[in-house]
Amino acid sequence: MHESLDAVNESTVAGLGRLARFVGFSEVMGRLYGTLLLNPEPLSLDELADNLEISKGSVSMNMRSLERWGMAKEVWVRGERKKYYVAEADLWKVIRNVLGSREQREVQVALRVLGDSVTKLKAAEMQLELEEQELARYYLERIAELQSFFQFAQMALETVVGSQEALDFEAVTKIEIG
Amino acid sequence: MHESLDAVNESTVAGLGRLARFVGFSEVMGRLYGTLLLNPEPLSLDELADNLEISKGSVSMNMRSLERWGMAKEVWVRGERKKYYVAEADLWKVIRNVLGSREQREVQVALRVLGDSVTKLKAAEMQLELEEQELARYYLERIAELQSFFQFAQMALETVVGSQEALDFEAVTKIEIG
DNA sequence: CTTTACGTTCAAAACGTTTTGAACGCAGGG
DNA sequence: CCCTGCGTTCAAAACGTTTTGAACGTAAAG
Repeated sequence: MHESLDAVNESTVAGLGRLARFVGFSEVMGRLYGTLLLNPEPLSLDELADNLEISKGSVSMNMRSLERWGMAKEVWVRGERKKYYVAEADLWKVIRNVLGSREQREVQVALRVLGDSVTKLKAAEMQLELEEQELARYYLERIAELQSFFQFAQMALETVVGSQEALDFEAVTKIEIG
Repeated sequence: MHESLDAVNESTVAGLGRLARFVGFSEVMGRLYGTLLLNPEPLSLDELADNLEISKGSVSMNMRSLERWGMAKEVWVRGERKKYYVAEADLWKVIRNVLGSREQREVQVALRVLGDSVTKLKAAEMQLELEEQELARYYLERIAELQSFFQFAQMALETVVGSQEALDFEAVTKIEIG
């Protein structure tokens, strides 16, 4: 194969590995995804392992993660009994999957904990000595800011996650905050 | 101190530690930030170490990171020769700092690499055999989608980072994508 | 029924990161 | 000057995560 194709493949796979790591996935997941993305044909576990020079076990586990995140899916290849995978090429869908489960859960947990804190502080207010009351008010101010932040995050996530799949990146021309 | 204040402090610090980890910082950074945020008075390195029950060395290093990210700053306390720190309480500013340096750099690197790939593929086009040309076209399609994604990310980041500090979370009522 | 080709699992090893604490340097006070 | 109190550094240790490969299960093929 021509050198330029190899070079592009390698840097794309490396870049997606880096990106995966950056957003909290394992690097191997990103590399597997990239390898599949740049392959017009489905790939088997063995082919993936060969390609990336990693063990079969690692491929098996990481592919399962990719499936759970909706980033790859199994396809049947006529006459083969191996498992074959293809990448989910709709990046927007991938992002919605990830934001929708992982990030939204995180934000919701945070909001719940903060809400509990507010409840607790208000309930305790009577029993506090003067100096403690001051501190409690201070806490409530800080917590209110954190809540605002997470509510903002929640809204932003909902906007992205809730957008229909018709929406594609080229159509995105404007983001307004105000 | 009243139990409720302790409880709230602890869960907030733990939550910020978790958040820090989630966004790719060390957990200790998040906990230090949280501890400072919930303290009306500046804290010294020793006080932070005591509070979080970690070594002085760790506090020293992590506080330097927090400073670099604009998440805490040193303040002078009259008559003391210790270093004292306070948290940057303006979360919006913190986010702008982080997105503006870390994430934007990441996106720019990605866009440059993708651009290089396109250049390389187009330059090589003539020298490719028929089957390779087909693959090259396939690569170009996939790369174009990745570029769209990163351009979108770039725009979103610019919108947030470029917003003036006057902007606060409560004022954010609407995000439009279309 | 046996063999073969595959995927999965999991314990051990490799690896990377974080934490610690002792050593050090530096400044200010005595 | 020489302490003393402080912050920083860094090598070693602790810890957590990832990778490997051998063992195992399973199902199709012979």
